[in-house]
Amino acid sequence: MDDVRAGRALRALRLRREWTQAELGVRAAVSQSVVSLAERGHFGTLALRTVRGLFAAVDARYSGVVTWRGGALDRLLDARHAGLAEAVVAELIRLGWKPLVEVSFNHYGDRGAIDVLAVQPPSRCGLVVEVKSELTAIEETNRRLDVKVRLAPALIEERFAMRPTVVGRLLVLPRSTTSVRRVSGLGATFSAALPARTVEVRRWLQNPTGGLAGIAFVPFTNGRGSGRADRTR
DNA sequence: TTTAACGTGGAGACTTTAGC
DNA sequence: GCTAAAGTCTCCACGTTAAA
Repeated sequence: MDDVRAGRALRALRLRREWTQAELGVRAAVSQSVVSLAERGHFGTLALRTVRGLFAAVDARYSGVVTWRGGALDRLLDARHAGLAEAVVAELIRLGWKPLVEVSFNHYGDRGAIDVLAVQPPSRCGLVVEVKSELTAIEETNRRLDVKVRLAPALIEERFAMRPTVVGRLLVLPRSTTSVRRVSGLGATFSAALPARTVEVRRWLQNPTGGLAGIAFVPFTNGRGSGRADRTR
């Protein structure tokens, strides 16, 4: 959706409530002029938090769309995701696990794909791995992981002809200061849902006894060196 | 060499006000 | 009720310095 169309949507939502621009401004804690700018699609002159605040005031949600060189952005993001998944798969194989990548499912409306689904036959343990090149929607990530873990036993039985005694859940993030800081800054709820960290996760993968719920930070490599962020300015 | 703390200038985000 | 222009003020980037 372009800015002008988004502005028209904001106006329509405001008029639906029979509010003036000034009234919407009060509710969004901005002046009437800002409302006018937004409704005319001048989002470039407004702070993102202001735009979101305006849409929130009419009980709507604004999310921008990033495009770059056609589909190149998707390929760029996929490359990061694929690099992390590849590192996870290599480590699982090394530790005696049998991994499958991109295992799709469709179960009574719950549709999606598990990034990495793995089993370790000797221990009869299963593992659901969610790979995130960037941690954004925390609640949504947690919710999706819950769904996948719930469906995992049936999928493992179907794909590996084995009923697992336990299924671990693992969130994999790139090893970067941003990721580590983001996780450490998360609320207690999220930390309680995925308490184990890299060392504990590795220990469990080597000797899976009991359940696992944790986060592992994996170095990101794209096959072109260390993968360190470009610091030029 | 890296990191943190601090000061400063400028850009831009927002408000006020006048006018349509 | 709304737009546009002018003014105000906040905040961030950047440079410098000191400490580890």
